[in-house]
Amino acid sequence: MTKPPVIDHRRTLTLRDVSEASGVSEMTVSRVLRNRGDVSESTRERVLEAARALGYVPNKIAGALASQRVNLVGVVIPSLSNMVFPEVMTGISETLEDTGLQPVVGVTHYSPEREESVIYEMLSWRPSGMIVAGLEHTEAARAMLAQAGIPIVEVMDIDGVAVDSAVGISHYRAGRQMAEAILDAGYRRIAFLGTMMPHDHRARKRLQGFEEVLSRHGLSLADQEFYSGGSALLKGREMTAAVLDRSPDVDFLYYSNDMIGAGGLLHCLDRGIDVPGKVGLAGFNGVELLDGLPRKLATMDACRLEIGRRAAQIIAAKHPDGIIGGEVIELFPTLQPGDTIRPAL
Amino acid sequence: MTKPPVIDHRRTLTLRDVSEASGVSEMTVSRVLRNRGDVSESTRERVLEAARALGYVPNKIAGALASQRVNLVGVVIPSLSNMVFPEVMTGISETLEDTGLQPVVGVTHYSPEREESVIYEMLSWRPSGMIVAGLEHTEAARAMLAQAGIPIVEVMDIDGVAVDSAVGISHYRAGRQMAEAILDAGYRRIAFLGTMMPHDHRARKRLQGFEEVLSRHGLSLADQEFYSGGSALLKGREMTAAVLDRSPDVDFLYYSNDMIGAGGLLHCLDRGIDVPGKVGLAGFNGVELLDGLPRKLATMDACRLEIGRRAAQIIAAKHPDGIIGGEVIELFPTLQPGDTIRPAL
DNA sequence: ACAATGGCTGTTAGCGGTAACATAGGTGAT
DNA sequence: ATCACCTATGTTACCGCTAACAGCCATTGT
Repeated sequence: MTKPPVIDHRRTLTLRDVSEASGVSEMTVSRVLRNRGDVSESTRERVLEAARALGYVPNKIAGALASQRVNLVGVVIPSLSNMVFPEVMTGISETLEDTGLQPVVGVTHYSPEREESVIYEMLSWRPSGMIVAGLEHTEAARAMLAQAGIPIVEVMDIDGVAVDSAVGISHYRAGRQMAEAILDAGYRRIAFLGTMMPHDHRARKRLQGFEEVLSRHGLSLADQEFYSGGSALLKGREMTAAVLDRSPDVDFLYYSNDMIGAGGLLHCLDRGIDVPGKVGLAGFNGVELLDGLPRKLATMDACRLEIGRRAAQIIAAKHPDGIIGGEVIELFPTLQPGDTIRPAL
Repeated sequence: MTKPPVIDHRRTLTLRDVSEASGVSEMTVSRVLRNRGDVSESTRERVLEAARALGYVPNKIAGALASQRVNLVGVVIPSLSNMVFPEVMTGISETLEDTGLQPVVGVTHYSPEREESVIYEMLSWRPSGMIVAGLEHTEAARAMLAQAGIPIVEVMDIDGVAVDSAVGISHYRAGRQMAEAILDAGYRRIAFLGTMMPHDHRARKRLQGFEEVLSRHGLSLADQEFYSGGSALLKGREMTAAVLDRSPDVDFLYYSNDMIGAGGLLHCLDRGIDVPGKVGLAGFNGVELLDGLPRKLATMDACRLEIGRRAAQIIAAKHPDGIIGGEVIELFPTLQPGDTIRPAL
């Protein structure tokens, strides 16, 4: 039969090893392993057999350098800990699966400096495209992305100027929409509870749109409370308790995300508060995770899966040749009134 | 002053461009950019200035090929959607941050074939190390890992044979421990509710240990229920409803993870069932996310953060030279009785 | 019979960096 | 002044693979 596998732990195998083991040139081996070009069936089998027996794994570094092609797509996101970015990732992976492209994730922890360095690091691997969360970056990061000569898609948000393409929703508009729904339902003393992170631009834009609608109706926030870190569900409880103690007359609690909103909801139910009669609640994101709570929290779907898909499609489509003009795709979230906001008057 | 930045979108910059712009050899530029070797202060500044002005981003592909060094660590995990692996990732990133190494994530969706291909793909980038969840892999995957000549750490689980190093807990033992606690508390008619995934080996091992203790006490599971997909909280509710309807006399519900356990807890509270008096509940994982529920679910911390940290440390430590013998690190989860299991008799 | 064609395989020249070694000046000791 | 020696820089030879092109042989058409 064939020779037993050569297990040499000192040196890693190269095309040459396979080529020697199968008696053809390195080029032919390369062709077989990539399914590129014509190779006779007998040679192909001999080569594959040798490669398998040796346990050969091609060196993509060398391949990429020689071919000037890298099947990687950089994905830069602020966090994996909340439920929102993993779902975007799912959309991306799903779509990229059929294209031979592979996502590589980098996490910034909402720090612009860290984002800049993650982007630099990724670009130095010469990926085929980059997907970056948000439109706000350091000047250097924007410059790098703009010069990279590859398709760039900024995701989640479209309120701002994109380097190249963008896919997302208008958080500003989402905030307005929610405010209008709340006012329509007759609530008037509205509090905001949210994250303190100074770099969560999307939460900021939602709040901005929200307050604008209030002020157009001659209103302003009755109270606000911020947090950072910790278990969001628990923080939601604590913040809600604080607000309700401090401002017993508020009739609506607007949360910057569903997790703290859920915490707030649980707190209200514990206290026996009439929801949505006496107090209404709303969050943001539409996290499926929370289906199963005693009551369904009003929220707005952020189109996360769809955003991931569309972003990946743009990268995959531009993949072959050069620079096509950047496109901006706006998606429209739908308001899910759930059980925590009473019907409009 | 210096020339204005050359913004050429057709070609990407190389060391040569920087070298020409600053009037020194490519080698010197390389030295400056890597802070390697002696370079005079004046040259260093001139080079850095030129690199910045041009917007040069080094090509790590070429660098890695030439130096035979890649600062990447492959991390292969089944999923990002539940709360467990993101936390392992956090531990890994945190620890790797100080080492110049960078994690690259690949997701397998609990499919052995997908895992094999993700591992192959990653090895072809010649990373400095690999961290892989679980001890069960296809034969080909094990062979590839074993031959790669880099440190391999299998994480989460230690009940089995490791390719090289391993860091984790004994899920088998965790299952036994939970069973003993439940029996000690006097519960006797115990049901199991869990995932159906045939490839969640850790859940399987926990159940196995659990059942073993039951049978040693002359007992067996009073009922069981499985699910797959969907919102875990909601599934937990539904499964719990199903089990309680079908087997009204069960006095304990053992869940394979905290999310479905939380769903079950909410269901029981809704129904006004006396927890933990009439029915006790327990989950697994110790997800902080759920702090804030009306009652604290009994659970066992899976040491996720610590697992990530230790795994990364092993990779970082072996990084410099050759193969040190594989080590197996067992961590010991602590039982958190919470409020859903009554005190021992 | 001979050019044209097409299938299969080999050869050559890089891709963009870096390791290792070579070299040009300066410096201080003898 | 001579030499050893150090610092700052340049030269050369790859790293492992692939694009592009060059050959060779058998087949086909005329």
